[in-house]
Amino acid sequence: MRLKDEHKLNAIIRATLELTNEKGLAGIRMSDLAKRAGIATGSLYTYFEDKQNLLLSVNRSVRSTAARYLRHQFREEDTLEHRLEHTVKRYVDYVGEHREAILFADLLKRSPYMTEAASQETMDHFQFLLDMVEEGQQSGMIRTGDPEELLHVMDSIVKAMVDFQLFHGRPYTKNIQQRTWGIVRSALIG
Amino acid sequence: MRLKDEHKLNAIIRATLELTNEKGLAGIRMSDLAKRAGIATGSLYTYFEDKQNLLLSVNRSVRSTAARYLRHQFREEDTLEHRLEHTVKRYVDYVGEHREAILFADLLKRSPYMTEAASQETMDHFQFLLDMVEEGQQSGMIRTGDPEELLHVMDSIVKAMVDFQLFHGRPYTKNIQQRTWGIVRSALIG
Amino acid sequence: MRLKDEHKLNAIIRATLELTNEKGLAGIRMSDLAKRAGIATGSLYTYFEDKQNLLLSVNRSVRSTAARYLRHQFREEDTLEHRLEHTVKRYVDYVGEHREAILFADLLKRSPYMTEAASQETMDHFQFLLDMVEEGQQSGMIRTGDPEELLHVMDSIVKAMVDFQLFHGRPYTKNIQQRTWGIVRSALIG
Amino acid sequence: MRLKDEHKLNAIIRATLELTNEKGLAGIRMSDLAKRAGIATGSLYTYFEDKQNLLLSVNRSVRSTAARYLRHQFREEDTLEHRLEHTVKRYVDYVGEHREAILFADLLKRSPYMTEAASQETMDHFQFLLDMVEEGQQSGMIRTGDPEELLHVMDSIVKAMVDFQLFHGRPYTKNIQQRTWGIVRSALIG
DNA sequence: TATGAATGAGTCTTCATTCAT
DNA sequence: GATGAATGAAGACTCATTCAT
Repeated sequence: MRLKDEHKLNAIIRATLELTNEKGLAGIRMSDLAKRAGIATGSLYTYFEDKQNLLLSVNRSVRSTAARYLRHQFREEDTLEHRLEHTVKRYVDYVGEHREAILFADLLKRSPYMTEAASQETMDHFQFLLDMVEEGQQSGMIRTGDPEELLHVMDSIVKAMVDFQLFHGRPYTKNIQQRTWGIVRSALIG
Repeated sequence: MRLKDEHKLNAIIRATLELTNEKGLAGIRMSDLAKRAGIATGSLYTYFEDKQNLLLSVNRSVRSTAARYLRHQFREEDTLEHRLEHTVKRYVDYVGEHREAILFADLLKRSPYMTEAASQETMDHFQFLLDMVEEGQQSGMIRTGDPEELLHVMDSIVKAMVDFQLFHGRPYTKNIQQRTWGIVRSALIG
Repeated sequence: MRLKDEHKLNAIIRATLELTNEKGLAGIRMSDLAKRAGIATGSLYTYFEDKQNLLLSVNRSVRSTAARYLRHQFREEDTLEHRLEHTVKRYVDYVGEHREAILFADLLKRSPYMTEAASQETMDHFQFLLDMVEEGQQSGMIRTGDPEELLHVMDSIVKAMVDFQLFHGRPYTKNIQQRTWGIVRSALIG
Repeated sequence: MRLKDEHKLNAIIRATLELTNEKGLAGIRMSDLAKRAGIATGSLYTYFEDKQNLLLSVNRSVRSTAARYLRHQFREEDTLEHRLEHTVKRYVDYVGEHREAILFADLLKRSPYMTEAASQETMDHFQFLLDMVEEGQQSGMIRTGDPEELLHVMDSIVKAMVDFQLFHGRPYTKNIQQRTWGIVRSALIG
């Protein structure tokens, strides 16, 4: 793919996220998507096979961007709690600054567009988080239970916190990081 | 003359919840809804003005049923923690046994069908929960912060726990109540 | 038919004329008609076989009422011009006071509801007018040409005059009679 | 890319006039319209926003075509009567040759599709006729009265004459022009 | 006989996808 | 490859007519 195309691809992704935010997932029309991305409707089909394929691709892009954002090279001496705290806060940050992407991914997950394969693929991106939780459980720091379940809870707390903030029109600010970590920490560690 | 039928109304509500679960909110067709409810398509319009009105009505029904389920007359000597625990467990129970209703409400909340008015109306049903949280904050038991925010977090934890359970095909069992209360308790009390 | 039914029949006719005036012929719903007439929708079908039958019946009623209004026993010595003038003025009067009925009949005539038979039946009501025109032509007073054609022209002039008046919101007043007769007289006599 | 086509637009207009003639205004189905015009149903909506918009556009087209047909550059020395006669005869001609268009416009005028704005727009096309009538009144040639009213009468006489002819299955022939002008002349001049 | 809820065929309109240019 | 007009299969909604009460 040439650079020019890369540009358009990004324009399509951005348009998808924006429109989902404005009108919900069901409200997205291919024609609107194209207009917003600055291309012709028909051109969408040179990039994606169909609408489902487009949405799943956007989803993949969003997920991998998020995973890349969360990964971090820690130093040898960083404690697990330190690493967890850093990761959670970073996640809060990501959700706050990319709420459009998060909303999109959440809506897509529950929609008829989602497939089993795509769902599994998503999990793979976040394997390192699972590893972290398991490590915590082995050392006795994190409460027992299915690590995936705890991750799920963690995820939902972060989203609930940021959502609440933004839903009420308050801008995203860094101090939510601290509050959220406080709650997540208690929830995980008990 | 045939009388408008409470029975049929319930059939419509049930059909809506079932179909939403199977195909998502966007996948609901009025014709399918009617078929599932055992009536003619046109008949839906003797009960509801249009599709939006139908969905919001189902939502209202679901919410008020849930609120009724959660309310409980406590005895004078019940401590706040006892009352909280009882309420949370009951909520877990409700979510577990009515996950179709819960999924429907969650999807509708994010959909273009939702209106500001209907959204506000929903909150009113759960005022008593807010009161409980505030009481806990005044006595120093519950961590500080916007009570609505904490409620939101509580809600999302419960749903995350049950969702996870059911998503993995495991049946809903009472022991999730205990685990969930453990996490919620930690999250709220810190 | 009993008196009570006669009442309802009139109510239906009145409702039909009113609604046609308000919403046009195509905008008439059987349910609205019934509501306006103060009866149940289903009851319409005990009076008329179907919608077309109802509309044609109303038309028949309107036409015969008009014909009855126009007929007049003239004295032996009344000249043809006197009789013509009297009839035209009376027609102006009728159109002015029953514009709803006139509009209804005009719309129905052009609609898919009209049948050949009903159309012919209408003409019969006004045979006496044709006779009058023919008499005038034989005496050389009225210009030559197909009598039916002249009647048609006369009819359209009267309606045009009254329509214009009412369309512009001016109330119907008797002086339109004089103006209209002036024009019709010139048109017929040349 | 295919370009929006003047040709197709004309096909749609023609189809609309034809179908209105065959089935009345209320009997027009978008699907039939498309079939008759030789395009797909959905394509109608690339040319017109909705059914009302389509009908009003056809009306606009019909009206302006008629107005264009009636306008004529007269010579300095042409008397008013000559100009009137020429215009009326031309109008007879137009009505005779475009009775479908005339019927359509008449039906639309009385239908729920008509709007106040579209109605006013129509009048503007025929301002030059009003001017002619007023000029005749000032010179004492045409009888007194609201010019618009006289125009209305003139219009209705012409339509009545042609309608009668065609309704009885007789072909349109030029000699109707003479007969109609005779009547209109008498009616206007008195 | 009166009622008005129920029916379902019929209509307008939308929109993912195709395709001529 | 890009364009956006064209397509036609849905889907929401209407309303004349039927029918259980």
